[in-house]
Amino acid sequence: MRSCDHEAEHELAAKRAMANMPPAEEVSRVAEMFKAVSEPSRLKILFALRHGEMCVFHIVEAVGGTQSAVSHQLRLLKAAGIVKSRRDGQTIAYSLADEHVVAVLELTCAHLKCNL
Amino acid sequence: MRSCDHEAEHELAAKRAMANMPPAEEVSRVAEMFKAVSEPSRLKILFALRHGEMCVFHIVEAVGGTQSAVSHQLRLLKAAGIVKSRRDGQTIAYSLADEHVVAVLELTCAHLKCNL
DNA sequence: TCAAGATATGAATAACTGTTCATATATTAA
DNA sequence: TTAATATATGAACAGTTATTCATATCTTGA
Repeated sequence: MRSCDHEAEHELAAKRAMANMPPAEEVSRVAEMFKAVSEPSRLKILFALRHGEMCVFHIVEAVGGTQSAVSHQLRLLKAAGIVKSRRDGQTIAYSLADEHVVAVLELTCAHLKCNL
Repeated sequence: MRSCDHEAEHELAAKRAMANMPPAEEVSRVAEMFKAVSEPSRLKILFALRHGEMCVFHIVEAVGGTQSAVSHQLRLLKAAGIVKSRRDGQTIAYSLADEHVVAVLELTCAHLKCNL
């Protein structure tokens, strides 16, 4: 393999890319964030939570699946900092962690030309 | 399992969530898009391509790894509609598909408070 | 304290995914 | 056409992950 030496622009871009590549740990964090929202079951939970805070029972009602599966996914979403929870008596209410999540979802849907 | 019946707001949110849940096929498309950018090796390729179009050789140079691995990842990114390619003589030049990709990356970094 | 409901979690299994290795295809120069 | 370079790809293996099942924890009301 050899460089396409007649393409100086590519060479320059590569050099800048190397110089500006975020450290591995930062790349990992961004990847983790995206991974959290890259599974249909978790994504449905986020779509559901856009309509407001909900306890686990209602999330299960909204997205389908078993209580156990939803609970496992909620744990991952919470660990990724995408949702937050608060105890409310006997139930635990989940909600989106902040407005960035909604913005990313909407931008992605715009990219895909979805009607979100 | 029983509903937390004293929380009418949650009940309402659940009903709206069900009524507005995108069809499964649309959820899948969004998930696919996120999955494409949820692996560190693919993410590094995108970070690299922010600095301009590059052929495979230079991408390998910028992100590390083997030519085969990078080529496989480029195929996935292209299938997801995140990068595009054009033949340029003996090499094939890759670039980001559109500005939505950059916007999503920047928004996510803002969420994580990265210095992208 | 006891019972019942709501949520969380550990283990196990099945499905998926990233990398490597070897090889194939495509383009250019001679 | 042949040689050389650039890129793509199929198969296989290893590591990861989503779900299920059973059970544990936590909270409230009696």
